[in-house]
Amino acid sequence: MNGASKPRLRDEARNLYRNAILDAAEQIFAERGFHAARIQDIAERGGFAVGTVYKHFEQKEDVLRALMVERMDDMQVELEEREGDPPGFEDKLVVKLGRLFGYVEKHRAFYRIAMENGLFGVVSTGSPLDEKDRAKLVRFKARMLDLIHEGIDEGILAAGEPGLLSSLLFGTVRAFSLGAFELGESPEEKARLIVDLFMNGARKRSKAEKSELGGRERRIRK
Amino acid sequence: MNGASKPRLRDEARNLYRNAILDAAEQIFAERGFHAARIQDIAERGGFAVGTVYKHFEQKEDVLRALMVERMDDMQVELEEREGDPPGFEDKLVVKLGRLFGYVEKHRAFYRIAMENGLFGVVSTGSPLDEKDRAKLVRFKARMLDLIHEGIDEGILAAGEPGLLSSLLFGTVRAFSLGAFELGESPEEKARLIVDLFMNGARKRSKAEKSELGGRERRIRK
Amino acid sequence: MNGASKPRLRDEARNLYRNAILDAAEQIFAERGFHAARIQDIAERGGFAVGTVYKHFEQKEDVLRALMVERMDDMQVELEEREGDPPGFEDKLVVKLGRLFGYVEKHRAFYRIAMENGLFGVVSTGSPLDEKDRAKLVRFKARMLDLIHEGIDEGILAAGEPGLLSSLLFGTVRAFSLGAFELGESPEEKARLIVDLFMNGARKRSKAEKSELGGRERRIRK
Amino acid sequence: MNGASKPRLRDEARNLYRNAILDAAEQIFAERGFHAARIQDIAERGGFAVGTVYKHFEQKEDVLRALMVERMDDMQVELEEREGDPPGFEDKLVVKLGRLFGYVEKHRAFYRIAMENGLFGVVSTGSPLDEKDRAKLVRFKARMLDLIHEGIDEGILAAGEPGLLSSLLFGTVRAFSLGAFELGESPEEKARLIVDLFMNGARKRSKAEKSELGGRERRIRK
DNA sequence: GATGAATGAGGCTTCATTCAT
DNA sequence: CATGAATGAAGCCTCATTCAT
Repeated sequence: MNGASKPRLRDEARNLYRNAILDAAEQIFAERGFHAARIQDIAERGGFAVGTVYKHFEQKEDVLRALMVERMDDMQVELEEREGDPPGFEDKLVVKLGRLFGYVEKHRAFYRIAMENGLFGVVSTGSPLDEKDRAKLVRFKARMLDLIHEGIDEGILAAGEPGLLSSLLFGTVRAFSLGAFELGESPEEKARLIVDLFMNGARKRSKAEKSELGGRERRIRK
Repeated sequence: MNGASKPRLRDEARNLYRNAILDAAEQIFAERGFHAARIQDIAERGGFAVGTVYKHFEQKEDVLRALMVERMDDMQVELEEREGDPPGFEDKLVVKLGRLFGYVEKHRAFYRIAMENGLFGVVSTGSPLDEKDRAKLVRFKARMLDLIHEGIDEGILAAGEPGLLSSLLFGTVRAFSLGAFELGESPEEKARLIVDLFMNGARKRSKAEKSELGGRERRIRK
Repeated sequence: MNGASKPRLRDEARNLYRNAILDAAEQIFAERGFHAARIQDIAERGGFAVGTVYKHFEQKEDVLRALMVERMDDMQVELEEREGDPPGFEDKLVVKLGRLFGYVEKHRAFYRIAMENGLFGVVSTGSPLDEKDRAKLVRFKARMLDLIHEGIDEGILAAGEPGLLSSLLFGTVRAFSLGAFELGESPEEKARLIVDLFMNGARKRSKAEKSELGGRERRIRK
Repeated sequence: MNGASKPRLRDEARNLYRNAILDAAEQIFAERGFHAARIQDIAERGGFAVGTVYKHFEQKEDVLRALMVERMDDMQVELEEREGDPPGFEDKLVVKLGRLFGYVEKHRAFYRIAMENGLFGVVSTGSPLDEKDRAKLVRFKARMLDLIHEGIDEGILAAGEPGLLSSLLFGTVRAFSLGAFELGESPEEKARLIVDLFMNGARKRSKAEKSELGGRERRIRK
């Protein structure tokens, strides 16, 4: 007595709602924070009924979970090698981080919430995410460590402390990803500044040194 | 407690409770997050009654407010010049950051919550803290900018982008202050590693360069 | 199912679903009680869709209503005179009650729910059945009163209190119909024990009396 | 920092509310049934706040549980031997059942609900009572079996089937306790009729037999 | 000033019912 | 007619806040 009908169409319709829910939730979570966000707010924003949310997610927490997992997946894609990326470690890093900043900028508000719930590895215990969710999220951290190792393998980065370097880059990305430190620049410029700083440090250089830095990058010395 | 006692004594008693409340609140906020923390949890943890909290603070939010202001004040003190601090910008920075990490470590759990509420300038809109509160908190950021300017004035740091440098240092401190990136080292060692990286960057150096770096620190040039 | 088929066939198809719904509803109502039973549970159990229920019944309550009316009708049939029933009031009563117990046993779980909703005349005010429904159900009670009158007319039962006797028999049937008092015997044996007790009471008898009781039944005396 | 003050007074106040809750709940449960009864209805009826219910009971179900346990305890007391009770098994039984009917009559409405949830051992699976609760309730059944054994020991009741007799008495009490079978008589008269029927059965007796029954009771034989 | 039970607005979640496919 | 996702009213329960002791 079970009839299977037009699964393709049905599934599409389901995803339509699922996505609408995630979109609305992203906005509301970003505006009010997870706890202060009411399911009803999300429903109103998205133009669907409260019950619909519960047809797609068991509980409020699951909406956040799904949202973070999806955004993380999208975000990691920005770090992947892409056709047209420049060669050389440093230039490549600039391009990748630029993409990352660009993506984050589109979802900036949400990332604030995400961060509070472990997106970048720092989690308050009150977070609705369980260990398994967090594990997924930490993959991003691993991906960044990969980047560092590429730099080391190419002989560009110091080999001693990959973990430290990864953390530093990570923390910098984090700091600049969010509204805390507005540089006003485009994602690409922002990326260049950060990579430069990351590579060469904040120490003042003599004119001689500077003049030796060709093109886009400064070199510590000949 | 029902006899007539000197005002001094009374005040001490008041502070006894006030501090007990803040201590318990710090724990509970850190464990569950602000929204999920119930006044009753705090009361139970601290061994006092729910009503007592409301004798000292008008509302739940005020407890968080007070907590953050007090901790921030204490934290800034760690960045102040102190007798016995070494001369030279770089060594001094190491010492100051070491103190800072040490302090944060003692209140690590709480700082997770604090961060979610603007301690370091990044705030989710859902935060219970209003603009005025945040303004107070941002003073810490200003203090760090002062540090950068000291470095510039001493001719140690590049003068071009004080804001950028401050942000970078700030973001790094932030990243390493919290559990995200465990280096395992003591606060002092942690501080040294970070300062080194901050000053010199992650770029690999030739043996010649390295040999030129004396003692604990690498110098870019003689 | 989308071709043009004879009305007869259609009706059969309709009844197929209608019966499937009632069967599934009986199980779920019995397992969870009327209020706690969800339409979706019933649909899942029966392997049909939620909407299908609403094509056959206007509301949830109507499912219960239909179920009770149908079961009641079936049940009353068991009390009807049937070919092959023994003569004599007492033996006939045993046979009829035996059939009744047998029927109830097959639907035991459901009768728990039915009872809560007035099957045997006792109704909680919260019942979803209205007076009209209950009136129908009470017919069963009337049928039992008929049985008593048969006994009185045959001069076997005391004439004084037909209502009392009916109620007593009724209550006993009720008590033994449900799981409360497991006798372990077959429906027939159960019926015999109860009829015996109903007819003769619980009082201890002397040996002389007992010896006077012929065959299966005790007689009070000549 | 914990102060223990006037526990006696506090406890009394607590019980005041606890009892008010149970009283109001009894009414509302009886009027609407457990599932249809809303906590808010109970609160309004009793003149207290919704939250107060939850200060005394963890969940709605616990209110029903507590109610049933308390009523059961009270009810069993009515079956206990009491000063002034007549000697002889039969007379004593009449008195005890009379008391029982009287008590039940005062709480008649509630007992309907209670019955639906296992008060007399018959439970729908949807009942909010767990096994442990039900176990408590079954004690009443055991108490009634005691009564039967007393009768057997005194040589008044037939020894063969104590369980059957107990069940029969039990079922009869149950049937007559509730609104199903209105006899209109006072509890005492009701009790006498039932005991008579229980002892002697429904069989018609000859005039000779009847005349032999002295006083209030019929005797089977001289 | 400390206490903790009472308060009740508010949120999450359920589930009977509808309706487009 | 069957289907099952969408709907949204309604109820249980939480928890910040009050207040009598």
